[in-house]
Amino acid sequence: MRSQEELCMDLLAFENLLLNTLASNTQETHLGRLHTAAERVRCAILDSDEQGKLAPTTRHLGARIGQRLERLAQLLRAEQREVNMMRTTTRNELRELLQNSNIARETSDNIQDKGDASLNAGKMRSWFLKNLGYPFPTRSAKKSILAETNAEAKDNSECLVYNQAVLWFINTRRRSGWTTFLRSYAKGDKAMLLEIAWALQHEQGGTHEQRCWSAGPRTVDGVTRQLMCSQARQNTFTLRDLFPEASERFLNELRSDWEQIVERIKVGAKDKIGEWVNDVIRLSETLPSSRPSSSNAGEAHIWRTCPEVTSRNRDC
DNA sequence: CAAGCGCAGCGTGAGAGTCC
DNA sequence: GGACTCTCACGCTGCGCTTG
Repeated sequence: MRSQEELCMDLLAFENLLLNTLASNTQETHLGRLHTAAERVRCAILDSDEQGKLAPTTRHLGARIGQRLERLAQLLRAEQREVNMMRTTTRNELRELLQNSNIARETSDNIQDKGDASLNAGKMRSWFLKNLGYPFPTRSAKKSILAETNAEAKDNSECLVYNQAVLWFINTRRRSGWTTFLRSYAKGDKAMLLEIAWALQHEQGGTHEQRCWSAGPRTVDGVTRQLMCSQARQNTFTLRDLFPEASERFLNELRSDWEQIVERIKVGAKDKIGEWVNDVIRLSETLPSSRPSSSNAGEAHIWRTCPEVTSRNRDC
């Protein structure tokens, strides 16, 4: 059990690390270190609180840091909004400038190819999550997704071309961990992975909206039909049916990896900054489970207990 | 001469590696 | 995280050869 002095030092060190990370860069390794530090402080505070040893001074320091970080998060979000507005304005001005220029077409093509990092991937993301067991859209499916995306596009910058959709699906399968999952748990057999997805879907139950993902149809191509015929499985099989010899730990790891894939597809890396800023705010909200004293009434919103988050975090 | 077979060429899509 | 290049696998097509 860490002393109250050590806990206060941990809190300050964490705040310092967060500020240094923001000031330097936000590479994956730094974010990982920040997450680790946040987790360590949170667990130490929770331990201390559960044993009734959390001192008012530590509580007070936590509240102040929470307030500071919340203010910082507000600034960051405002900054992000401003950057987005500037980007839109710049793009529009550039397009206007180039409209009557000889090089207009060539340059705008280039911008389309390289410049816009925020692809309008909502429909593709949605299709991917609805077909997570076999995220290989046919040519016609891709065209259909593109048609839907482009029909709802507010301007040309939100329109997609066919090749972008092809690349997006290739990259998303690889970067979400879907391809790794395919190799690890289905030995590269896509039909097998589809069966795993169906088993997971059956285990979780609920609707697509509740799960945020679906395995997709079981008759997507010849591979799938072949497996269905050979195994003649019913739709109520479980992971245990697919892996009769596997340990519980293996199955739990599989479930956890699958959830990670879903999370990665749901939230792109560009949203990570906002995500972990929210984590930090949530951290300050979940530290002690008891209410603040009346003298700290102004900090009450920082320390309010969120039962769902708190209970989940305590399980760690 | 038609049918069957094997082979090369080509287009397409996916994966891996990489750049920015 | 989008896009590019390279490589590989696969399916389709056309061509030449063999066989009945």
